[in-house]
Amino acid sequence: MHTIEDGTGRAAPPGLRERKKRRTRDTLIRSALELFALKGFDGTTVDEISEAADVSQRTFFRYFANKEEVALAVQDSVESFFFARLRERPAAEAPLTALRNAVLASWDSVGEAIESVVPLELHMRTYRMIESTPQLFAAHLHRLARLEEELAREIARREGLDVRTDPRPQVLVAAFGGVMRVTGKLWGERGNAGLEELRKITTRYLDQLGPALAENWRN
Amino acid sequence: MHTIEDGTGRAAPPGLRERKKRRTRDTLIRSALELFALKGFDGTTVDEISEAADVSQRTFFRYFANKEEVALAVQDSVESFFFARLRERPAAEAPLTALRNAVLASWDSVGEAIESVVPLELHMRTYRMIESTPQLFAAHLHRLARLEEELAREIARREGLDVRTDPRPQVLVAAFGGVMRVTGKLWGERGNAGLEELRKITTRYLDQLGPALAENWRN
DNA sequence: GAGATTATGGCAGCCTCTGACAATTGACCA
DNA sequence: TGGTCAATTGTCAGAGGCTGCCATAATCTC
Repeated sequence: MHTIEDGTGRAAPPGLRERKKRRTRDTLIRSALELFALKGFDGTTVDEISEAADVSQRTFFRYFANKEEVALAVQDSVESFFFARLRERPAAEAPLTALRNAVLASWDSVGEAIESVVPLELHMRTYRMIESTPQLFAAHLHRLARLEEELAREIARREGLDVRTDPRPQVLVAAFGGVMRVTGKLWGERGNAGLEELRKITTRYLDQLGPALAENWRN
Repeated sequence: MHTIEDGTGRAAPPGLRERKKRRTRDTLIRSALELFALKGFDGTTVDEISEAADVSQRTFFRYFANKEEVALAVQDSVESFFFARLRERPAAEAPLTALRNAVLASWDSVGEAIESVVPLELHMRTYRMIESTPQLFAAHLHRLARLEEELAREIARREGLDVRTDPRPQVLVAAFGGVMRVTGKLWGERGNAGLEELRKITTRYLDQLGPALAENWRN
C-alpha cells in the first residue's frame, strides 16, 4: 500500500522528509522480517526490531499500530497490487472471470514489486510464518475480510449494481475469497513452492467451485 | 464447547470440583459480557472482570488464555452446536444441502442452549460487539477458519473422500463459510434482528450462490 | 482422617502500547 | 542566509495483558 508501486504509474516528487520516512519504514520492515525469520514472531520483541532499525521503540509504534502490522506490511501491499489488477480488467469480463484473471495477472508481476522492499525468499518465509502463527493468521484473515468488502464494491460497480440490494457481489466474493484462502494455506504447507506452483493450485481449485456446489458428487 | 450441552446427550457424574469449576467459568463469562456491554471490550480490564467474578486475575487466565477468549466463549459453543447438527444430517443429503439444513436446524434450538449460560439478548449484543471490535473480529475469523477445516473433514467423511486428493470438500466449505460470514455481518448490522430474521437472510444468500458464480449476470 | 491432587491467590516481572513533553530536523520564505 | 513553522523523533512514565513461581487452601481417594 505504501511501499509497493501498484502500477498506477503516477510519480510524485518526494522531498527529503518523505524519502527519509519511507527509508525508515522499509528498514523497520526488513529488520522485523529478518528477526522474525530468525527467532519467530513471539520470540522477537519490538525493542529488538527498533534497535536493529536504529530508532526508538516509540518511533516504531508511530509507523505501525502494533507488532502484527509490520509482519503483514508486505502481504498488505501484495493485496493492494491484486486489487489494482482487478480494476484493469476489461468491463466485458464476467465477474468471476475478472477475479480469476486479476489474481493470475498479479502473480505475473508481483514478484518484482516485492523485491523492491524485501527479498522474495524472505517474504515467502514470512508468509508461512503468518499461516502458522495464530495471532498473525487472525490479523491476516481480518485484513482479507476487509479486502473482500472492497472487492464486492468493485464488482458491483463493474456490473452497475447496488451492493445493498443485490447479494450476488458479496456472495461471489465470499466464495472466491474462501477458495483463495484455501489455496494460500495449501501453498504455505507445500514448504518451498514457487509462484508457478501457486498458480497451478489456484486454477485447479477455482475450477472446482462449480462442481463443489453441485447437488450430487457421486457421478 | 464446554458450557453448552451439544445434544450428544451423554451425562457424566460431575463431582463437586467439576461443578465448582463450571460455575466459576460461567460466572466469569457472564461478568465479562456484562462489563463489555457496559464499557466496551477495550474499556474493560481483566482485573475488573476478575473482581466482578470474585476471583484473582491469575485465576481468570487459568480459565481463558486471553481476554478475547472469554468474549468468544458463547459464540464458540454455538459453533460446536452447529457442528453437532451437521453430524446428524442423513447421509443421503447432498453436501451443500446438509450444510444448509444443519445451520437452519441449529438455529431452531440454539437459543435455549445459549440461555443456559447468558441471556440471549446479552449474547446478541456481544455478537455485535465482536463484529465491530477489530481485535475480536480477527479472533472470531480465526476460529471460523478452524471450524471450516473440521467441516471439510466431516463432508469428506460423509462422501467417502480424501481431503488431501479431492478439493471439493474444502472448496465447498470455503464458499459456504464465506456466505455465512456475510450473512452474519449483515445480521449484526441490522441492529436488533431476531433469529427468524437471520434465517431469512441465510436462505436468501445461500440461494444466490449458484447465480453469483454464473458467467453472465446481465440476464 | 491422612495423604495425594488440584485449584487458587499473591507477587514479581516482561512485553505491548499510549500520552505528554522536549529536542531535533526538514520545509519554506523573506 | 537566516529565521520561522511544521513535522519527526526521543525520552520518560505508566497502564494493561499475560506468565512463572511458590505457598496456601480446597477437593478427592482410600
